[in-house]
Amino acid sequence: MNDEFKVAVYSAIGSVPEGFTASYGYIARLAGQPKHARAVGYLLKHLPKDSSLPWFRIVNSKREISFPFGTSSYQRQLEALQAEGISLDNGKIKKEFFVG
DNA sequence: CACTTGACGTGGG
DNA sequence: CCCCACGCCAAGT
Repeated sequence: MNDEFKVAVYSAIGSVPEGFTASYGYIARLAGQPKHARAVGYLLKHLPKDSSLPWFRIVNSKREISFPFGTSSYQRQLEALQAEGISLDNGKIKKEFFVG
């Protein structure tokens, strides 16, 4: 993967408005690489510790947090989302908070 | 090289 | 809605 793509992905993630979520695939599409949803996941996983990107606003296409339920990672993301008013319904982001 | 892994997505049944 | 096979692709081993 090239820097061009990384930058586009970071930019796309930064463009997701507060109070909303977007899918990995949607970010990949915005970055001009529709088939790179997984690469988006890779980049998020390896985000620099100091990054201020809203990583928690990215969920999978089923509108679920992409961490196994019950893990601390899952919990961290859930809390970050709820902190800005995004609520889930049976593990799924309510559609009114989801774009893409 | 050739496998394997993983914060993914989609179409079909 | 659930489950599954398959497609995809960067990194790691």
